[in-house]
Amino acid sequence: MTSNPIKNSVSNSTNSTKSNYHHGDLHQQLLNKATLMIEEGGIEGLSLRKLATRVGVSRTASYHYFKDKNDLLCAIAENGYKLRIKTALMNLNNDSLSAREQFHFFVHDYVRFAYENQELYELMFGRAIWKQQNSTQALRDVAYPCFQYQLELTKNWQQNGLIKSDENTLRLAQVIWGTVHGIAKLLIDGIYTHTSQVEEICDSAIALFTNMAPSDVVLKVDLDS
Amino acid sequence: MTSNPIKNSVSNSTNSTKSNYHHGDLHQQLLNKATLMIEEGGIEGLSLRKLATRVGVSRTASYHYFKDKNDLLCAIAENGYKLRIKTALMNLNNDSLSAREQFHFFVHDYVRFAYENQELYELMFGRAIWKQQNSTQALRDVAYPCFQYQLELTKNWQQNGLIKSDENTLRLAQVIWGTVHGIAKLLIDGIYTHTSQVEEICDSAIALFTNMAPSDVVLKVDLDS
DNA sequence: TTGTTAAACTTGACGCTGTCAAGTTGAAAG
DNA sequence: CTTTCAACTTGACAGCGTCAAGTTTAACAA
Repeated sequence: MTSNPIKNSVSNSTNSTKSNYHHGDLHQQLLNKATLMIEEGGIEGLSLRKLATRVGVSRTASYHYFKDKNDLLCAIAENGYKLRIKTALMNLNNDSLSAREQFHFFVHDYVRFAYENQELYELMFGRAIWKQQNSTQALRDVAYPCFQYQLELTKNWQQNGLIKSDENTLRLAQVIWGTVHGIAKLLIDGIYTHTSQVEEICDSAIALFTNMAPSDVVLKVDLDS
Repeated sequence: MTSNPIKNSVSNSTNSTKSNYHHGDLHQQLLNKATLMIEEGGIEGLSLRKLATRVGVSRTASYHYFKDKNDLLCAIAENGYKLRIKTALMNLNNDSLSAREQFHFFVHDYVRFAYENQELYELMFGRAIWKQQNSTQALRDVAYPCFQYQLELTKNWQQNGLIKSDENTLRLAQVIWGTVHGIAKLLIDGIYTHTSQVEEICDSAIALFTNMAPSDVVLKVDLDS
């Protein structure tokens, strides 16, 4: 035996001998595979049975780590919020950015995050979790600071004279969130007819909110990473 | 036999004698009952089997009028668009309205329609139908004019100097739609934490787009019907 | 009046789903 | 070496959408 005994016991789901008792990182494996499956086949396409088969365990194995399907979805969304906050802080908490640049980044970055993680975004901000009080406490603890952060940003944009300062900050933040959320949803749900022009739509939104001439809006910053 | 023979054959789903062959308006009955069930228990809560039971027919009876579940959902959404256009035209195509009043009405009316027909709205503008090219031709024929109408309104608001006229009309219309859609979705999906202040959020959106002082925004028009 | 036809509706069956209860496995602790 | 208990499996159930094949019945033709 040269290989790690734990890893060895985990591997080989096609093994015909019945040594499939994991005793390993099944929790994490389920989460990872489920996140992957969701991005591939949508939230509706994820079934606990298919997930179990793909991870190489029996159909009800996941019930030892997640109370039910909703609990698993909440855990996936939770990771999504952590990812979102991490990337947002990385892109926006840069002192060399002007308020204008920061706002521009925020809008484009928000919509891009949603587009690049369509099913994850739907899970994070969609009806499946929030509509009928389905969210777990752990999820709420990660999700709320995410909006609080957006509120902070809005306050900053107001203080820098970028957007109307004679308007309630909370309301403004809600409107701005509504706008980027709405654009993202119309985009990823396939309702906008010309999806290639989303960047332009974002720029128009920025122009409307900041009351700048259209020519001022497009920055010379390369957004491609 | 005093009653209408057709109506008679339709009625009495609890009848123990096996005279449940409808030969009536089952198509319309299915549509009506399904629309009702969706608004009660959500899109996910609607099953063809429960629908059939409630209408008083066998589980597969609906397949004679709708190709599959998706086809039924499209038909319901189609009716939703017709309702939306009817109410929008009724409320907004009033010559006595100023551009400002019309814009104010549009925003509040849009969000209210979504709120009062939550599940129908989700069906009309949600992923279930649009995401994977699931829409029927009949649905598309009703849905597209709905956005065209919003484009016309936007052009009008621009011409009346209410919103920026140096911006591409199509882009502006897409942004405005995105905003009201986003506000509506965050509201009905239960993501906004204080749902009672949606009217204020709408007013803030109006203020942002029209560049008016907040005090100018709230009109003295009673929106309650 | 009787026979035919075709549309309207039903029954049976299949594979899929989430989930509960009860049984099995196997590593680790005594 | 035995006990214990978490980890995992198997069996079962009700529900779902949908297809194929069968039954009912209104309407029309002879």
